[in-house]
Amino acid sequence: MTQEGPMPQDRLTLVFSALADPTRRDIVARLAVGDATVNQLAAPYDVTVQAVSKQIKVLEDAGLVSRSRDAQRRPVHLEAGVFDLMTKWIERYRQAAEERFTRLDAVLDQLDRPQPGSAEPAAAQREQGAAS
Amino acid sequence: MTQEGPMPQDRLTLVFSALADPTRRDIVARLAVGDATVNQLAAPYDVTVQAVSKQIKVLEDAGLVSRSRDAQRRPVHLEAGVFDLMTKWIERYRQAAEERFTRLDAVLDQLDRPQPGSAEPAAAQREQGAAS
DNA sequence: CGGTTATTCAACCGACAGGTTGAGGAGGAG
DNA sequence: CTCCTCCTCAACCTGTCGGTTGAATAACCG
Repeated sequence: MTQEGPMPQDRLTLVFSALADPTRRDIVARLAVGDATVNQLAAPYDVTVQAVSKQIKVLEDAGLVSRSRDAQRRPVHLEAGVFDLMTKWIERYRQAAEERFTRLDAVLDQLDRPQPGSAEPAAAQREQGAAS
Repeated sequence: MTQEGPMPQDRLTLVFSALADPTRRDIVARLAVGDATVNQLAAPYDVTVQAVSKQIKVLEDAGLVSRSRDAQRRPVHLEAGVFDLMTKWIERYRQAAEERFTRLDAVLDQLDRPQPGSAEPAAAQREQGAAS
C-alpha cells in the first residue's frame, strides 16, 4: 500500500509476482474465456472466497484485471494491455541471448580488442576487473 | 541434473517467481550483455556476495541461466530457451483478451444486452467448466 | 422493513523468501 | 606448502505472502 510513484519497473515486479502464483495464472486462464464474478472464480478451488478476493486484488494491482460493478457483483475482466509490457521485456533479453548464442564465434573473435564500453558491449563485461 | 520436468506449470511458476525480483531482472539484463562471474554480478549491489549467489541459484533453478567453470570462477550464462515458454503463455492470453475486446460488439449482440460495457456483463454467469 | 447474497475488511497465523554472518571447499599465486 | 581469491553451504533472523475466521458493507428480494 505504499504506491505513490508508479514506475514501470515496479509495475513489472507487480505483474511477474502476480503471475508467479499458479492459482492466479489459472484465474487469468479462466478470464480469457470470459468475465466472471468472484464467487464463480472461487468455486473450483478449495479455498475460501476471501482468499480468492485477495488474489484478484493482486491481479488488479498489477493491472492484469479490472473490476466493474453489477448490483452486488463485481465482474472481473482480463486486461490485455499489460501483457505487452511483459512481452516487450522478455523479447528484449530473449533476442539478446539468442543473438549472443548464434554469434558466439564472431563475438569471441571480436573480444580481443581491449577497448571497453564503446562499440562492443561484451568487451566491457569482459574487461571489468577493478571495479571498487 | 533433474531432467524430470514435473509439469510445465511448475516451471512457469519458477520462471515468473524468479523474474518477480527487480535484482534478479537486473542480473538478467546484465547477462544479456555477456557472461559474468558472481563477484562481477554482485558488485553493483549493496548486498553480500552470498545473497547474489542465492539469487543466481534461483535463476538457475528456473532455467534462465547456467553456470560453467573457469578455475575458481563460475561464469553465469543467460539461457534463451526459457523465454519462449513465457512468451507462449503470455501470447495465449493476450490474444484471447484482445480478441474478446475487439469482438465486444458481437458479444453484446449475442448477449441481447442493450447496455454496453459496465452495465450488466452478467451473462457470463453460465456454468463454466474447467477451462483449458 | 428484515433477510439473503456477494464481496470486502480486519486481525491473526504458519510458511517461505531474501537477507545476514560464519565457516568451508576448490583452485591458482607466491 | 601456504596464502589468498572465488564461491557455496549452513544456521539464523525478519518481513512478506497466502491462507483462515469473523465481522462489515452494499445491493437485491420478499
